[in-house]
Amino acid sequence: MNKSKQPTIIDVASEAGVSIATVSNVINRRKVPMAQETIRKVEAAIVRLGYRRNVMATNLSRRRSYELGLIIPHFGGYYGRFAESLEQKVHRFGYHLSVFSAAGMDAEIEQRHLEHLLQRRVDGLVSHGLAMSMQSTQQLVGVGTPLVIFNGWGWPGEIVQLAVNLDFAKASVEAVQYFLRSGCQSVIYVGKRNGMGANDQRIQGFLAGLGDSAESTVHALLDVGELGIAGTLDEALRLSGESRPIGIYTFNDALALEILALCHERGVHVPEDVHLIGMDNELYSRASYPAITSFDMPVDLQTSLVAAFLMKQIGEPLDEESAALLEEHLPRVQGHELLIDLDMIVRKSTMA
Amino acid sequence: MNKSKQPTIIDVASEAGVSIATVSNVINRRKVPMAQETIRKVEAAIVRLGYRRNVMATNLSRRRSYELGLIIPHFGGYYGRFAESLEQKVHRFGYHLSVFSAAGMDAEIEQRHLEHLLQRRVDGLVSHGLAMSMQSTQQLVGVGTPLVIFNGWGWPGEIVQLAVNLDFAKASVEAVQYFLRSGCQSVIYVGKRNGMGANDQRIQGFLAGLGDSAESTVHALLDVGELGIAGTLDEALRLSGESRPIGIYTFNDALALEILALCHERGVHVPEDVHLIGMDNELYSRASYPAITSFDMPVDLQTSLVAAFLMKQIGEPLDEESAALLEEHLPRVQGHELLIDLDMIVRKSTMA
DNA sequence: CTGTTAGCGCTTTCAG
DNA sequence: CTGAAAGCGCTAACAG
Repeated sequence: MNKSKQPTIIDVASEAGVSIATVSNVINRRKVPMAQETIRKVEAAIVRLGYRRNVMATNLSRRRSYELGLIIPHFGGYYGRFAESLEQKVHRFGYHLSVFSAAGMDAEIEQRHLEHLLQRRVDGLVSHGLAMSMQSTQQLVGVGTPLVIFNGWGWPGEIVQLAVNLDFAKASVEAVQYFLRSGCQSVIYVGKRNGMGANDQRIQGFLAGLGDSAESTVHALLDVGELGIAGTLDEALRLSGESRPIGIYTFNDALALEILALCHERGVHVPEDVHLIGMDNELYSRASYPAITSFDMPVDLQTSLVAAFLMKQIGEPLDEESAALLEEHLPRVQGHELLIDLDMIVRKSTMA
Repeated sequence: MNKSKQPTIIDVASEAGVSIATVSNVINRRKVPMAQETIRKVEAAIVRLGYRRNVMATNLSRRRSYELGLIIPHFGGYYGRFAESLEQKVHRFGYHLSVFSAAGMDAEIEQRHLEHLLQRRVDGLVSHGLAMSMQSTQQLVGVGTPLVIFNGWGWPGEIVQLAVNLDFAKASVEAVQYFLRSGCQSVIYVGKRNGMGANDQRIQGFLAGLGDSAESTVHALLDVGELGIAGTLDEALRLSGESRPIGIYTFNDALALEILALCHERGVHVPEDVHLIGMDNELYSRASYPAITSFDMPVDLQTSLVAAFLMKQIGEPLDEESAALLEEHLPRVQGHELLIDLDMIVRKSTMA
């Protein structure tokens, strides 16, 4: 309530019988030499009063917030794991991470969060490939605050310092070829428009993976947004006719799981009739029945790279590990984008 | 980088040829009457310079941050949904919500976040029933910032203004009695220590639900933390002997799903041999095979209550809806705790 | 309607 | 080793 009751550095100073500068010094453990006795007195006063430093004042004065912002579409699954991991990483550098969710790719909310973070003068920003237009983003960010994107394609270097992307295209090639090798007579990609390019990457890989087999193999790109989940499966079955097995590759595990549930319902057997591959390696791809083949997301590597890069941009000294990591990966950057491989985890859903 | 390059209110003032007070006035759309011309000039200057208000300075001066803090154990599942929902609710009141994850009930990290939020002088705090000791929390919070807890039991009113809890005990009674009514010869609770009391609530309800049947029915309280997931199922089967079906009630859907996967692996049939009930109503309880009976969490109601109550504490005027909600529920508060019912969603896993 | 001014709480030279 | 004083960017009386 009455915030004004919170003790300030001035109260501490007078309580300890020293000047405010001294109090500030002991709080910040500066290199300034101080008498043990002074330190003791000040610290005692701090506890006695229950003093708690006001970060807003500190930041204003320092012109630095030691705070980073993260914007994700939602807290679940991969994004949640990403946030949690990144939070820990930046903590090692003494930074805090404020996480905001854009309520599922809602451009307006995303804008609002971005603007807020900027007004708060965060030292750096991390965001998934944003839903909003690049133009408005550019306007927002301007110069100043470093921004790094994860899983976003085609962002100009003037606005995004780096994009740390998972190689969905490559993974998709692998998925399709796995289907082909296991004798699938027909392969279907079940996608989901999300404006981030992640879907496009998968489609691109899917088609590339098909290669020469494209002509001899029934294949299709379906969109759950249009057809609904049941409609999608129906369409896949219809397109495939008598061809068996059908390889169905989905945007993510959640979709794969729903398809699987529907297969059970319709008496379609997995993997006899349908081979299924998802993406994300969620708990439920491992624990479903049958277990679903999926791709594991190297979240840890991704956040390590994001954190290290951002710290470097901000001018924070890097520890050996981070420096080595950057040294290893940065040379591979192409057009401000870095690609990280995914590992396919083969499970029952693709074992004939 | 060079934060000092960001334009300030002073730059805007001189650019527009007015005083800084005037600029401040137009920015804050105060009730102060102003000439249209002045407003226009200032706004033009703002865009021209790309001015963005410094929230830290604003807050410092206002002695108010219009910011709320939320601490959750992690971003996944229920907690993630809670965060997202609360974020939207408080937004309607003009507040921002900064979300921090305590890396799975880690008391130390939780403390750090709490302290940080307090240093940032947030106007209010919401947290799940905290893992840390009540004592240290008390010390942390002291007076001043209102704190509301969700799913936390036994917190003293001096430190927590309100606890908005889901009635896990009641739900557990329902689960057990459902088992009993469907002819389960043996009922097992599979719990998970989490220090929040949520497990205790379930245990309490489980035992209460058993009632007189306790003597005639094989029953047990197992803990995955001790036995591991496989060990837990083995133990449940061992304890039950030939009794069929066995009712297994788990702490949450994730656990239920893992048990289910294990049952498939061992040729234990659900629901013929084992009836399964989870908690959370996650996607994968609905889409698993067979689908798992679960309890839906009324996240929306919970966050509405949290938001409304907090706003009231802060002294923000309530809209009709919020006021009505509070009026309806507050009378039911007992010892600073409010209980919200859960809905059981019956699915195949409990249909013989 | 607009401008002056005194803070908000803390950091940081720079003297002493 | 300690203290005085000048900001950091903005708000909020209070005059004019």
